[in-house]
Amino acid sequence: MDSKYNIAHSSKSTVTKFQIKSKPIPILFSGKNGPPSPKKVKLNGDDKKKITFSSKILQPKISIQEQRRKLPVFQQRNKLLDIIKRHKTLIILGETGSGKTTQIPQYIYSARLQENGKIGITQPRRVAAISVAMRVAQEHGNGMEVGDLVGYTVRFEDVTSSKTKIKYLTDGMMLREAMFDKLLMEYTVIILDEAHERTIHTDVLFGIVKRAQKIRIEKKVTPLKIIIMSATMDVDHFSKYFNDCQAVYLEGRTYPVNIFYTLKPHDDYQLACVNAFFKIHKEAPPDHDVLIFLTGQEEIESVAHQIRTLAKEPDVEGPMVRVFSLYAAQPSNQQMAVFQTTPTNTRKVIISTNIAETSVTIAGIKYVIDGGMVKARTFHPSTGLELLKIQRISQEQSWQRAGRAGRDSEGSCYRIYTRSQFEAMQKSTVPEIQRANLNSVAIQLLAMGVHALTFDFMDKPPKEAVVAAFEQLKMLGAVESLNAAHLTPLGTKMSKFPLDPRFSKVLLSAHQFSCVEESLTVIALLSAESILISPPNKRELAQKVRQKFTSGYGDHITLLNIYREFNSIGQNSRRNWCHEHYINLRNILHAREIRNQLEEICRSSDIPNSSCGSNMDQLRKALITGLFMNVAELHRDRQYITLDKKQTVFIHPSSSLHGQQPGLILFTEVVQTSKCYLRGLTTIESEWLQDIAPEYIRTHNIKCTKES
DNA sequence: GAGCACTGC
Repeated sequence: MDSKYNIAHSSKSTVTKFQIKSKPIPILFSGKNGPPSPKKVKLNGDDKKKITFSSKILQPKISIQEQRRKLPVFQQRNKLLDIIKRHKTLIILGETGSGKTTQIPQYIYSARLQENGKIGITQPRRVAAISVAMRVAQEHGNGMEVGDLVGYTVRFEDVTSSKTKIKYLTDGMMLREAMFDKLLMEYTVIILDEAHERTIHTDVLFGIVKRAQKIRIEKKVTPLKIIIMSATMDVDHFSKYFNDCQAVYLEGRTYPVNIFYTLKPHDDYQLACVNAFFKIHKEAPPDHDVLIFLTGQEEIESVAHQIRTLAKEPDVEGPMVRVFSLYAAQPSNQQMAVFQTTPTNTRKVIISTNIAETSVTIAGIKYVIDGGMVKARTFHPSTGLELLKIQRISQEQSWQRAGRAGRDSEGSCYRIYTRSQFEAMQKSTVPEIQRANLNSVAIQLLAMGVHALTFDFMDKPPKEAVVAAFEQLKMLGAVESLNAAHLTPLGTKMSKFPLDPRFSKVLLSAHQFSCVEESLTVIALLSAESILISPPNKRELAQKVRQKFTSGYGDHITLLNIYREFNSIGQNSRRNWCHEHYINLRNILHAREIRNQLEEICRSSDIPNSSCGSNMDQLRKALITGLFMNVAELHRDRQYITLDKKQTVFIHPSSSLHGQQPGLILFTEVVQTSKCYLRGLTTIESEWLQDIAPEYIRTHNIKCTKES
């Protein structure tokens, strides 16, 4: 589909970084060619809620009810129901493949433990919520449709009805429901599944459901039963938080995975992965597939290129090889390619980011090569700067990766680090709540009447991050003071939007500048993934084709121009138009859905619709109302200084303003790579800034020196 | 004059 975006042809620029040896060099691992015996870890076989595309495994020809009875959890059914009945809060540790996600809600329903309410089961991912709900509806039989007894709710899609008793939903969706009813009275049983993943939403929900349960008891209304489902071994931490509640353990269906460590550390983990692959390639039967974990697109394409090249060398032993890369930014048809069956006598090797750790499950993997690194976003509350850094994975993650080799049968995992390097890794990944920007969490909690500094978190976020969030809310007028216990009327309106509060503020002030239409479009485009496709080898061509949309005012107006044009195109020519202009159709359609949702919220907040037509000054002013703290001033030749934190920054080369030097620019993003770069820019006038944010200009002692 | 792991409302 997006055939222009074919990264495979672009690898020539990245290969030079990494010399190709004519022949793979040997790499030594413990176990087969080293002294210590491999550690065996029991991991499991089957997990219904992940989308598994099976190309090699034949589906067993047994009835759906027989399949249910064969799940490990089935043996424990009555015991489990008894425990659930007796405890208001319970932790269920279930290995993957135990059947907990699909079966336990059904058991609870058949025993009528939910009484007059619903059973709500949260999932961190949309696809999981949808596919489990479909599976459970099917298991329930009698031609049961999703949306009857069993349903799901995710953003843009609510497949439930008044009959729905078992409701799967994303954790973010339940959090949103909690903002409208903090006691979550719709539910009598809430199951927080995959709790070990510790998403920011699940972490907030821990506190929300704990509080709802307590208040419901005090108010003597229908009680709430809480079940935490997790794969973690760290029960004590969870149990202690939930008032020392009971925990039960469910076995999964497991296959052993042999673990090998390297005998010496390998700084060049990419090279070591290539060598480890060829060691396996030489020894293993051709139908044994290999999964390699690396950190990002460029690294993956580089290693893919090397493996393809080396495999063709006449003196390299082993069968034919087909190499696939896998990362989220890929067009979906390329992503689907990893599920293809390979011809006989051809080995499949998939090189992936951590998307293959949890979100995408590929059947038939016998070998995992774990590079031991991950690219992770880190946030600095003091500067507000987010950057992507390559760092070591945690032990938890390394077990998760190893487990991908043992889903269908016994497998092996080659770790590109030594045993002592493994032991030096962090035991678990730092929860997202301790790494993230808390602007949205702070306003959401306040909408439920709780201050983030006093909220009962399982693991508290850093105080500076909370304070930074409140400083921002105060500047935006969402709270009166830093320790406010409630939102201002403006803040309450802001909290209704599923957006960073700065963007909500723009929408709420847009009508003063008669540009609600345009603001909705720009904010929706900023909330979605980028609609611009820039294939590394055709970057200049793409920029040239899109030249006609470029606005001298910058990137936001340029995006608006593209969207306006897209909207005027007939449905049938859309795909072609996107292809010709290097626009990502999937992402622009997603932006349109977001826009519809935001428009609906504006409507319910009594914001009248308005358009500024071609007067872009109106829109530029509206952007300032929410983003006045993101302004930078030209300092000297190409170098800018941010007004807020006085950081030295530059215009990112991908920006439409790159090469120009406007005096004052508003930005939506700072990224640090080789330098600090600003992305998502609009030029503004300094009088506007003084008119729109006088308080900020005064309290931050800002002098706009540059004439505009 | 450069590069962006992954989710979610």
